[in-house]
Amino acid sequence: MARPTISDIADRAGVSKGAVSFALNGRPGVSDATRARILQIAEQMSWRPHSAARALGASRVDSVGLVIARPARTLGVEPFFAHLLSGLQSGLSAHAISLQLLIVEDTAAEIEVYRRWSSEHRVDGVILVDLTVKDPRIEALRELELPAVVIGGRGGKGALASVWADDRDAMLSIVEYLAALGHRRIAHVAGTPNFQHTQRRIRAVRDAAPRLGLIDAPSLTTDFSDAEGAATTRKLLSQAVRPTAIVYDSDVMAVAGLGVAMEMGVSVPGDLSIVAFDDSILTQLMHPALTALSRDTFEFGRQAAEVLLEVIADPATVVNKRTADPVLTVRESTAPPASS
Amino acid sequence: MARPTISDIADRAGVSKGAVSFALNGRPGVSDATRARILQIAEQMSWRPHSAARALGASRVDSVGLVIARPARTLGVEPFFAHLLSGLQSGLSAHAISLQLLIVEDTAAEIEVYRRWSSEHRVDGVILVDLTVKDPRIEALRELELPAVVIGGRGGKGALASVWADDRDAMLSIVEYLAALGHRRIAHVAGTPNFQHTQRRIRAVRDAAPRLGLIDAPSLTTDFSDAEGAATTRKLLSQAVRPTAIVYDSDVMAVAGLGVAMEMGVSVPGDLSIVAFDDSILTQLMHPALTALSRDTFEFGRQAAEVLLEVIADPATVVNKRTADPVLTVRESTAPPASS
DNA sequence: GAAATTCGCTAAACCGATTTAGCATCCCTG
DNA sequence: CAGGGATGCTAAATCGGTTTAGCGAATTTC
Repeated sequence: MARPTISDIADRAGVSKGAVSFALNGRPGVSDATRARILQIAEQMSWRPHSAARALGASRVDSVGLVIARPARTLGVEPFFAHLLSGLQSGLSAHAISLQLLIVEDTAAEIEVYRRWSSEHRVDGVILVDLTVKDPRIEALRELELPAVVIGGRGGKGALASVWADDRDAMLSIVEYLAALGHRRIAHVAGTPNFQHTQRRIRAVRDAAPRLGLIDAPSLTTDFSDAEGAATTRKLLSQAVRPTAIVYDSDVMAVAGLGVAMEMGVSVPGDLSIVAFDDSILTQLMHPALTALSRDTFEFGRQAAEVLLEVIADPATVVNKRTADPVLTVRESTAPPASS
Repeated sequence: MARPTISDIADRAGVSKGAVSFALNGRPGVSDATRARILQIAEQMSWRPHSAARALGASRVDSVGLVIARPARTLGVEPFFAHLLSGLQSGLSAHAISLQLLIVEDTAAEIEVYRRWSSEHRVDGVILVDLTVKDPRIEALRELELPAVVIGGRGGKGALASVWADDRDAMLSIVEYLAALGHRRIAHVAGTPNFQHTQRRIRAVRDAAPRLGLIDAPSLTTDFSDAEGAATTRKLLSQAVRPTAIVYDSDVMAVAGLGVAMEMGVSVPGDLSIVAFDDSILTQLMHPALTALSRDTFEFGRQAAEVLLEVIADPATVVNKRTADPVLTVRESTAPPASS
């Protein structure tokens, strides 16, 4: 028999459908003996629940969603999402929850997807990434009453659960390291200014500057593209007084920056130290290999999955879990500044 | 009223549930006037179908699956999947079909996922990538009677539909270009030998060699990693007589190879020309920028989605659609060989 | 102009699970 | 040994759609 249903099992076991349902879901209502017998029959008929039927009956679909609002072009190079995805899956698969992934162009489209998913009952909850300063998604999700967990930022004033790493501490560890090497002119090529994490990193640099005796510590925002990363680097290195170290908010921009330095005859790390705020195979492929901040993105995803499942189970839960701190992996692109 | 159902619409319109279902799905059984009225009421109550209910009734879930069997670590850098994903979505969203994505470790796990998806009725069909020589997935899917489309290879002897680009022609265009520049010693750093496309590319090089008067044209297989790409390059460049051009089966390996050339003092493109069989932002970030073969992966995905929908609609369909040929984008890493 | 066909719709069955109400039966209690 | 409460199970309702059988009225056919 192809695709047996619980009725088939019930017939075979000589009990009612209800009893089978109780047995298979491990809830009271059947004796241990009967339960064992039903379980065995189900196993031997290789029965599996029909997801739609279960979703309809139990009004939960055992599926969560992730929407990424970025142009596909920029997505591929970043291992961030691949790792996040794997981590999420790892956290979800333990509970047999599946993951819906959608790539859209912008936040408006993203909210539209949430609306649709909610009204069509396609997901039990969602994961939010790339939190912006006044993020409209928070309010939209609250209205939809769709369980959610925010990755890499706080979920508004106590509204949403979140899983985050300390961007501030991470940035401080980079700047402090550079200062310890003797650098006093450190520039920061940042990402899009409307991202919360960009803001936190910029603030961290600004706050640390006086304490570390930095002469100049400008943060220049970009759109995260290699083009703007290169252009900003070119501008920085064209100044009369150059920075002796540059921190990039992404590995792609750091690589682009390295290219500009080479093209301008600025030696790395001799004349310029480079640090990437994000690690990947990219930084290791370079010559010199780039010093970078490594985050455990997989673990990030795993924890986000767990928190989301908690929120789905009890929507009143508000967890704000801080994950392991990122660590600075020192490679060949950082050194003490040339004595000037 | 939150989440109206078709019964609510039926009440409001003064007709039966059946009539509403007919109207909303555009099938005969209601007059145009009634249909228009029902549609308007549905719109104004902002009704959306409950996906589980529809799946249960119509025994189709409006969802297709993609399983990627690769370690997550190697996934991120390749824009291939991000583009493919976007293309797939673009092709699917027109028909309101959603996409399930799963990253697993190996093919065995992948087949297990198909089995589960099939028995739980979670997807209407699947997309296969990275076809190997004697691919066990083909047979498994046939057994499960799960509609499928193969990307980048033929679906066995008439078994599965497919969407593919001509790897052979693409490789020929690269080798012919290099030969035209004057290269006679061309090496090929290939990928995993069990992939069908690796085999096709190797054969293309071997077949073209005599015709183009190549002195030596070895294909060396790797695991697609940057490490093996680098190691293989080191071996090639350590020979008494070096190749004057190397073709890499992926952009990551090409970048790694470029690094080795620099480290060994071999100038590119002066002493060595480099071509990557796959394009991405990576190749453009390099100095020199790499000549690479560009494929329209987005379009690839879009077409695959369309073919899959055809197969789902009529499982007897066997389409073998050939997509646009890849084109060689010449950048700075190729030049005539130094006169020897 | 009677018979056959089409049209527009309703009522009810159905998809495969969950969940609730209720009914024996058995055990404990006083 | 009667009353009360678990225990183990059944029957039926339910979730929100789709699909089929059938019915009366209008239209076509010969």
